[in-house]
Amino acid sequence: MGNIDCNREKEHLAAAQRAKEGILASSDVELVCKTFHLLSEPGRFKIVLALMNGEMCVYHLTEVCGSTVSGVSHQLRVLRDNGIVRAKRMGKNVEYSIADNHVREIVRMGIAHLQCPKESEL
Amino acid sequence: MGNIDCNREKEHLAAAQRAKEGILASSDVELVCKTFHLLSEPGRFKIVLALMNGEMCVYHLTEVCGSTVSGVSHQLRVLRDNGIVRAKRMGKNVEYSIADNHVREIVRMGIAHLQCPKESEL
DNA sequence: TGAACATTTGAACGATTGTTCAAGTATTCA
DNA sequence: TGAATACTTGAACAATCGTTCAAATGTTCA
Repeated sequence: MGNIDCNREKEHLAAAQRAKEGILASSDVELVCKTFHLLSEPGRFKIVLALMNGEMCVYHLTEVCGSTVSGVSHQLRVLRDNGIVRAKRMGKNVEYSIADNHVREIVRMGIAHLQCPKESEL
Repeated sequence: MGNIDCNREKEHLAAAQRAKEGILASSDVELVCKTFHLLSEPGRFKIVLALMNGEMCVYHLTEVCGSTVSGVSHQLRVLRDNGIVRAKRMGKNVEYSIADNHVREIVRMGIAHLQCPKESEL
């Protein structure tokens, strides 16, 4: 139980209790983290960002991201395997697009919280 | 210019143009990605999640996260250094809390988009 | 002051990850 | 069919990252 030596021990225990009860299942934590992780790499984020404007093929994504075709393709595979992005072959090209609105909103969110750095301090 | 052999070359180029114009500055991408990265590690995410319910000391965070004191402390340092979390000493304990509402909203966001897995497909 | 508690820190280790290069597959068109 | 284009894949390397252990710091109280 770890004898917490603090004059607010009751509050401590209550906080710990609340925290443990309200916590997400580990599998859910894993899921949220995976999404954040996929968007946390600048190369991948730029790809997703570019696709916010509409579908695009690999070659143009390399221009936007300043990366190699191979590099972008590897990253696209990770994004595809994890349901962030969707592929559709059009002749010789493969057109990529954002898979669903969850992704769109999370990206918008991340950007939105960039604009006003200090205004929402608690 | 990479001779894209596609009967929709005009559209391709237009898409690439839009993408490049609308893109964030690299430094902004870096910032968003850093935040996502900080929240993408299950251990750190659980800490932040626990703190959503109110401030808490290190020892109780270890209980919530199922990690060691040292491990949690290392993670708290990363979170603190990056403005995700705030520390306040109370006697022998150090009480941690979430630094600002940006963090709170991004966490809420991540969780919200977990609940309804398929409903927002485009 | 010294013992007990609470937290931090540094170094070291193994695991994960992004990038690159070379080779492979898929599609179109002459 | 064969050449050119567009993309994918696998292996290998360096860099980053989370975890652990041991030692150090800060705080309270007898």
